[in-house]
Amino acid sequence: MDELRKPAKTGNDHTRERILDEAEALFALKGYDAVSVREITGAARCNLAAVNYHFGNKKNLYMEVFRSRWLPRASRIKKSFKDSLKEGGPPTPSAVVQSLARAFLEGPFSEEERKRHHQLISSELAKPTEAFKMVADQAMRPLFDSLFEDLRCVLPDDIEEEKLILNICSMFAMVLYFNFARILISDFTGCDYDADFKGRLVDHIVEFSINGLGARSKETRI
Amino acid sequence: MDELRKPAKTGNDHTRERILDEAEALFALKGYDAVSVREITGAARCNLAAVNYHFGNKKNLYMEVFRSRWLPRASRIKKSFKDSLKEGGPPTPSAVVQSLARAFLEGPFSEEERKRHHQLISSELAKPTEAFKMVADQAMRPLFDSLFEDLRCVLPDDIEEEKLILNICSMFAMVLYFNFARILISDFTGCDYDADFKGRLVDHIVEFSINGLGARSKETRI
DNA sequence: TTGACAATAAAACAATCGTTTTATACAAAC
DNA sequence: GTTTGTATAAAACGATTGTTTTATTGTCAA
Repeated sequence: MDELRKPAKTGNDHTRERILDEAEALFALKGYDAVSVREITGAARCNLAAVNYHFGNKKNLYMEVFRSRWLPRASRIKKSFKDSLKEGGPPTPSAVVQSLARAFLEGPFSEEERKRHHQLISSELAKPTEAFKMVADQAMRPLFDSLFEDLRCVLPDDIEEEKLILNICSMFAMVLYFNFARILISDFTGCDYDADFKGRLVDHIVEFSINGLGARSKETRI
Repeated sequence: MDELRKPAKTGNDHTRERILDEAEALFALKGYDAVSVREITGAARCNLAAVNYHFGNKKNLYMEVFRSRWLPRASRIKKSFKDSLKEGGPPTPSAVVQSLARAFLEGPFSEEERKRHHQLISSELAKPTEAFKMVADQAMRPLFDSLFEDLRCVLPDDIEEEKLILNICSMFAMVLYFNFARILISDFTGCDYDADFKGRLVDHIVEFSINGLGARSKETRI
């Protein structure tokens, strides 16, 4: 009763996909508890029982949203980061930071998709469920490790490990904060969250982080 | 029906206070929707109807938690920041940042109280309700303005306003992130969140921010 | 002592929740 | 052509939700 009714999908799964789409949008907008199964199936224009038929129960549907929607998007962010790092020639600290900031703030998503993505994860950060462990293990930790290696290569060799780790955490802090605390940012700066402003945000994150890393003078290394 | 039944409290209000205490703990722990009125009144050892009698309805109780518990605590944080800034002699950029970081990470609270405080606000950041506007207007904005003035005084005069604003936002990002993303921080660093580690976090925030502010060479100013 | 009112308590209310049951349409397999 | 199994649908179930109603205390003023 806890596992899915079906081992794998065979034919028609428009309904299943529509449910996942609408569920993600509603979960991101209102949170898990505030969304009812009836609301989801209503938005997906299918029967109430479809959620239990395709996913077993509501919680499984929530997990499946992260598994089949959020994680792939996190992979696309990481790929965007890696790609823009590779095509930028020999890597420098600021190239690493800029690639990261752009992947998160200007990555390959529509604004609505990015908002969804960050609202889902900020809810999990605020009040972790079972989905958090999955996301931390399969997306956050690998990205962190990758970033750790990328930066270790382009920073002075004698940098302490904990120091580098905390530096990366601080970069994450900014990237995430500038994404999900948009209301405050807009209030403090008086700016709309448009493409131009996001560009300036990226520039700021890069400059602030590079100074924070104490890597200004190493910029031309390698 | 939307306003409180009672204009002001007169005599016995142990029940009212107990409800506020338990409600805050439960809201912080599980979120607004996941906590039932019965759960709150059960923890407060009072009758179910007491919530509606004292606060009108559940949402009013939630708002009152922020009004009578969260906001005063935010004031204490700000006061702690201001005090430690004043007693530290002539202010420098790093003194400002250190006072801020310590007020948030090591302020005048028990660990449980600090956790409560940040869990409540991170829920509001992730999914703002009516409480957010109140908190933003009465606590966040004043603290931001205060920080803005404090830093403007000790930083070079020619610093652009938007640049200073974004710098402050980045400091907020770190302070908040290091508080409510403790799970990730502990995972990445492998450290327990004890007093010693928090001390190192403060040091890191100060160093990273001071470099980020580009204010290392102005440290002895005034 | 009596009346008024604040505070608590018990019980019921109406609504909504997630889930289950049962039934029906439709496709492919034998 | 019958059977099998997937997918959708309608309806009901049991539980829990926030709220209201009604009754019962205790206290202070008249």
